[in-house]
Amino acid sequence: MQHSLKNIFPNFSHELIATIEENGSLQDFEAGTVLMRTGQYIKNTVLIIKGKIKIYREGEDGGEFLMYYLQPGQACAISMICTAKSEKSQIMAKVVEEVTVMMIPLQLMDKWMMEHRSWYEFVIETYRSRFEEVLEVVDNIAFRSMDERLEFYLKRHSDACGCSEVNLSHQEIATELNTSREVVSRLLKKMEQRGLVKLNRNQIELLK
Amino acid sequence: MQHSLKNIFPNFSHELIATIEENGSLQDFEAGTVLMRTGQYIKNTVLIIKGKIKIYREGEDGGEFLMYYLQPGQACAISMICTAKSEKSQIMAKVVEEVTVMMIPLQLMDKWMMEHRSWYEFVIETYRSRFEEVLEVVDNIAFRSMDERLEFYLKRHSDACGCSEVNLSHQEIATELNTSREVVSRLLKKMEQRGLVKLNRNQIELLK
DNA sequence: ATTAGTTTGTGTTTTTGTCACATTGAGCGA
DNA sequence: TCGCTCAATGTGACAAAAACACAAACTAAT
Repeated sequence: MQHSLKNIFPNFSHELIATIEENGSLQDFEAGTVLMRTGQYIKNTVLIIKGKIKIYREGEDGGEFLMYYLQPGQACAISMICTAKSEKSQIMAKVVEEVTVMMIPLQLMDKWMMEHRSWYEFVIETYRSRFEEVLEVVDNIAFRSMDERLEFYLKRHSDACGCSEVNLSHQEIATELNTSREVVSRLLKKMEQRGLVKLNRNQIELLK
Repeated sequence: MQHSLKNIFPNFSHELIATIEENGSLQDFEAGTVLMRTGQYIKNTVLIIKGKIKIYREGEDGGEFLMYYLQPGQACAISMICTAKSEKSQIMAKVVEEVTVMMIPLQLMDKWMMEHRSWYEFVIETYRSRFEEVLEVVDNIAFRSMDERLEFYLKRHSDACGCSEVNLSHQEIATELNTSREVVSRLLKKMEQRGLVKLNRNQIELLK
């Protein structure tokens, strides 16, 4: 196996890993693919093996509000939460960097909870960490102003991609923060004046 | 037992209910009590037997942003999520209407997951429904303007208390929406002009 | 080089929030 | 009951933030 599951999910037991390899199916998706749409029925739990995914909440007016990133070793909490019932997805998932994911049929996800302690712990920890992340999102929009949120957004982006260049247009950033492009442009300009960033076309360099 | 657990939690098995009655401890709290503070360590899972609780996210500047209500038959997801690790609470819980709660030591919560199918299903369903509720909160603050949020707030209040009078000051409402009192006053006045509410002192009557 | 399309900039208007202060009404003691 | 105090609400002026409309700059393709 190309990507060792044991390395990516170090807490999984050997039996669990064997079971996953036996029952799950590896799939690749290229950047830009929408893995899951709002309202779609979920039939698989998704484990991230390689690459990056962004999770969005969609507004009625077509807004795409960025909630958080999913990275290797993590799983989509929504796809776990909508268990046996096969509920509709409440979110939209988009690939930002070519991913390899492990698809696990939902009924197995439920079965393993009883059979594999390490799976149980992983699921609970996934719930916990995603819930916390969403609470942080609430904090940001409830208590912080746009300039703080923009800084946080850029920081998170560079943390996720591991680089200091953001290759997005102001419009794309505005959409993910659910504000207007002009606001983003102006705030970025202010940040440039404060020496926090350097603005190029289609690219923002983070200086700190 | 005064409040039959079987009535309040109809999906619990008889063995589970017996175990809860044996190991849990019933406690009463009067309106206004803060059951859990942000940053506090959690040692119990809380099941609501009677009354109502509001769950808040606290801002650094002392803001108290209302997330959702907990009612009989529900449980605090945060208190479940912070399992064995005994994590710190990310939220603040305040009693709005005299409550009776069942306190369950965290280690039991974890143990029962394996032993009682109906407990497992309840926990998963609690995660799911609370997660969904938080996502709706994100929707509200990310996509909606203050007037829509205020209407939603009032509707939710009347749903929760089962009446059409809101006995709160404008200031209290403003705090829970993290805005200023003047804004709430003005928006309420507009709603009154539109015939949606009738404003009295310390009371708002919902007309629709 | 011309043109179409995207990205960024800028002035104006609208909305939202802040501040300072006025008004109202309830409760309470003299 | 009168008058006092205090919390609740109203209001206008102002500041900040965001939305809107349009202009300018740049890119890429023909």
